Amino acid sequence: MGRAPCCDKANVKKGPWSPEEDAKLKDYIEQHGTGGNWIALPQKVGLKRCGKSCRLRWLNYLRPNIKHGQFSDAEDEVICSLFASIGSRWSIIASQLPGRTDNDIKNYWNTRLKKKMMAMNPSPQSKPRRITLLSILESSTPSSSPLSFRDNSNSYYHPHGSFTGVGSFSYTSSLLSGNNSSASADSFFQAQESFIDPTQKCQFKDSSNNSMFVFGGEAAATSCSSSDASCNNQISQVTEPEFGEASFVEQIGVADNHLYSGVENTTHKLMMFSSGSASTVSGWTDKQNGLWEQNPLDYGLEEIKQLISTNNNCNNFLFDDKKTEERVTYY
DNA sequence: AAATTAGGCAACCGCATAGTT
DNA sequence: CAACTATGCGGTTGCCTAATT
Repeated sequence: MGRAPCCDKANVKKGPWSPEEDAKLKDYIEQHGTGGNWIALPQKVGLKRCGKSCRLRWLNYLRPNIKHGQFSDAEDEVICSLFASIGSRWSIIASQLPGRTDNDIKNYWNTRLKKKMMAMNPSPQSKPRRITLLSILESSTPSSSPLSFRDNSNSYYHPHGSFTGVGSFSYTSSLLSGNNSSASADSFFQAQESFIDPTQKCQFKDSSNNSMFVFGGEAAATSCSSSDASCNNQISQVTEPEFGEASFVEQIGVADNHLYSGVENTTHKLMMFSSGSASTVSGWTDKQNGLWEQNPLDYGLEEIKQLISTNNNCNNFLFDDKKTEERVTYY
């Protein structure tokens, strides 16, 4: 059985929007909103357009605070980092860049940024990557977290807590050794429920599901004050069976030029990784202390190139199609 | 100056998913 | 639970303009 068309194709206008059409649509939505029904909207507005076309025009061009024009270096970096970690999820990438639309970013990537990245690192080599386990922290219950993250005004608790905040933050629990010290992270963070506001340092959002993010700064590998967490110094290779059947959420973070990945599974284990091959990852230098330092002007280009060459099939992470739960396979 | 090519971008198409009945 | 519908998303197309021949 065929699907009913969303509009009468014969009676809808296609092609570029005229200024008059733009004005009509903009005025109407600003006064009345979309009414939650894009299909019915064109008729109300008096436009001979498909509802989907109206929606696209509004979202990509007419709605307030849309940013057009040159992408900044910071935006480039966000796009590249996210593309390397999640692939062509343009809507997710766009959600990290206020004012940018998925279409805009997609076009920018396909026409310019991809080429720029390739030009910066033209040697086509692929290196096997392994994920190195830095630490496993266990919490006894989901509600009592071994970790707290603080900045001057806010505390962030994990897991399943409600935490929001803006700014660079420091944390007083750490992961690898027994030293008590705090660390600071002054960079941007990426996580399923986080978003970046370039005008601020970092911003977090947690909607009390399984999402979490624990991406810290330099001292992540050098201190531990966790009261009820075991801090393992061991570094070992992660293998899939260690995760069992648990569902988990994988997150990638870049902070202070260090690349982190964190995973939470349903057994409430928090795992921190640095990701990379045994010794080198293009664009990153193994600091031999569990951290990977980003090389100047080169952020994971090899990964990006691999992504490009494998038609968006990420070499490092395989996501399934469940959008609510990013199941990740490392290999 | 005209023709051709390439780049950039807006818009469309079709599929997947979520919501509703 | 199935069928239907609306919305969201990513891939692709095609038009416009600038650059090149």
